[in-house]
Amino acid sequence: MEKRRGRSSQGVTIREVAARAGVSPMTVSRVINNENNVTPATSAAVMAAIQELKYTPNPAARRLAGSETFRIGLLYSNPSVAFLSEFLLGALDESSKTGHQLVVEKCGATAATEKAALQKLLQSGVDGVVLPPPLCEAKSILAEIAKSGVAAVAVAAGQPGPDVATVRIDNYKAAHRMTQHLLSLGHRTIGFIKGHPNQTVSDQRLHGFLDALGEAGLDPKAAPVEQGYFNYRSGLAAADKLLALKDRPTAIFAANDDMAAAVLATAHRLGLNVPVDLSIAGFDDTLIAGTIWPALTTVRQPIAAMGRAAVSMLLDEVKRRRGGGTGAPAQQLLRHTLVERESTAAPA
Amino acid sequence: MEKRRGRSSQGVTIREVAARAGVSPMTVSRVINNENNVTPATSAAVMAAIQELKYTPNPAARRLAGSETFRIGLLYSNPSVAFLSEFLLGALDESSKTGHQLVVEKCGATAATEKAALQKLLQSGVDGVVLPPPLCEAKSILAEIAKSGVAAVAVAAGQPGPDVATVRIDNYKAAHRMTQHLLSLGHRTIGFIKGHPNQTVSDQRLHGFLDALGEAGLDPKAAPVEQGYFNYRSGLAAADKLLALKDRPTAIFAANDDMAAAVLATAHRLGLNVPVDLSIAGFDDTLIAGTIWPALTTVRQPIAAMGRAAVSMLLDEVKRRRGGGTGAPAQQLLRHTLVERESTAAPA
DNA sequence: AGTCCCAATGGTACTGCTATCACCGATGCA
DNA sequence: TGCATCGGTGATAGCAGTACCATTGGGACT
Repeated sequence: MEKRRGRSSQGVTIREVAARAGVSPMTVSRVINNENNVTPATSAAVMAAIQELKYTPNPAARRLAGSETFRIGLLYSNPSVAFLSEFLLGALDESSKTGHQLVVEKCGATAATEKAALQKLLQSGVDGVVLPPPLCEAKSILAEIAKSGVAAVAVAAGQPGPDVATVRIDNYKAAHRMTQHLLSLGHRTIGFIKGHPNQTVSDQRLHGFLDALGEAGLDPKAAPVEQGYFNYRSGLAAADKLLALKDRPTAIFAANDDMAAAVLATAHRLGLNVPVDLSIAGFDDTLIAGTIWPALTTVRQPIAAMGRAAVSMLLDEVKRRRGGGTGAPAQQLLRHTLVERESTAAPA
Repeated sequence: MEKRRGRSSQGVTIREVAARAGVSPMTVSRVINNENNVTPATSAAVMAAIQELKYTPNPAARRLAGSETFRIGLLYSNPSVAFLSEFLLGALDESSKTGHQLVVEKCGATAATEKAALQKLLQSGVDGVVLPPPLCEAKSILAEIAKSGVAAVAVAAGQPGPDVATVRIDNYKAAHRMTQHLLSLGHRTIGFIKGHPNQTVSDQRLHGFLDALGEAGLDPKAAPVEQGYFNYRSGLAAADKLLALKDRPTAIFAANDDMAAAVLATAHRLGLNVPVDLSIAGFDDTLIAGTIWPALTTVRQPIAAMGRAAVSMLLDEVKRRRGGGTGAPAQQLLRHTLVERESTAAPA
């Protein structure tokens, strides 16, 4: 039975973590605050101890002891809820672990409400803002942030602005890889559904697809490509067109999962057997990909890790600016994975 | 020039007030906290000093020194990610607001890993545990918790155990209401897909449905009801059966959204126009409900509010137990809403 | 008058974390 | 080879309150 000292009994303290990791509390503090003079090995040991003990710093003690507690904002509109939720999980985890406050704010889809929500965040005194898609591409938001001078991290943006840090995967490579996968199964006529034209990732995914075709000796210009808008309904329309072609594709690669799910629905409506008559691939590995049947082959972004990374980078960036740092904010590329499920197979 | 020691310190401290009033800091503390054993004269002197120095107690220091901070665990397995994230948002918000620590732990789906994860939480010294679905129905988990003696809150459970507090919506009423909605549109043959038999909400939703039929003068026994298991695939099978009936239903009410989405897919495959030829209703308002097309009419639970409520109730419960309180833990019913989208309409 | 008790107050230790400085071994440089 | 420097780490001393116990003095009681 564990014995707790005199007063209020409660959670794990920095001292316990220190003891477990075999270092001094000071070193643990350094690790938590991402300070730079700590050996990677020591840092790893401390991290492990933190994990095992589920340590979370006590914010009251931190503030009392004099360290600043940053307040970081997370502004989201209506991206895929699945993306958001996982992202949030990572972001919350990181911010609670480092003991900073995360303020989450939702905004509508119009430029005016976006601006209003951002203002609200800024006025509440945030030191930095995390921008998941599609906000990270909104020019007006970025401009407003630049003007206000707070730090920002754009998440999963295709082409980052110069003033903001970014976390993302290599969309081009991921699309390239998925296309290679379809080609290697034996598909030669592969349809593609593009993403929303105002998001830069759309282009990157398209080019990854086209280039992979070209490298395989096929004519990219001959590939059936339809415009989509990242939502289910646009996927239905695009699928209708692609599947009505005289030279019907044996595989369709949609630039996100929602559209891929729509392709699946359309295929079923037309009496096509997936994956025998038609292979379908998506992108993002959102919740829907695993829910529907057959489950979608897709590309997974390490979303939770991106959330963690976004928060951590933002904190660095805030400190960098406080310290009068010069140069450009950091960029970070995370690894994606190809998730093979039941919606793809060799053509009949 | 006043000399401040070492660090940044700012603002008036309790010691300065004490010196000015000619008493000890402890006495000032007593005055601030309205404790009873202080002479009116002393109290007045202290008050005056506080006024003059414009003293405000430092909340961080108060929290650190004073109130015990509880540690509460949140154990989740693999519910809908969307549910979880929104729930988490509420829970975190509440716990950070009240200054308590929230430890989140994920566990696998098998009874063994559930138990292991719970043990880990308990050993890390949590004072209470929040159990979102489906864990709140796991007998082994509940038994383990009862044995350990920590407080618990079951979230969105159908039929709570006697020892745990609960936050939920009235599933019976919600299903009843949705059925009334379908009836009011003019449907007379309404199919129902039941939820997983080991979750108590399944029964409640079924009975809400059946009773609403009865009250409308229809024969509940004649209603086409199929077994489902809360997943997409079971929805496909159930929909196949329901739509193959000679007296085909003009509406189908599925006990959750995933199954409703499967009904939609099946309807499309059979060439039925939704909602003209068939109305479809779901339950939960998960991500998929708004993604697919036509979007599902469904029932929304106030998930974030449930997260907040769960944490707050758990804290109350912990305090109640500490205080040797008797009687049963609290129960709380939150309000649900019927979300009307495009998947329901009057029959053709 | 002596004892007891309790209200009023003070002293000390402690909350969990970090600023600051001291320390130590390893390198850089003359 | 000797000395300055520097990166990594630890010891100590607070931060601003409160819990807990000790102390005191004046009434109530015997």
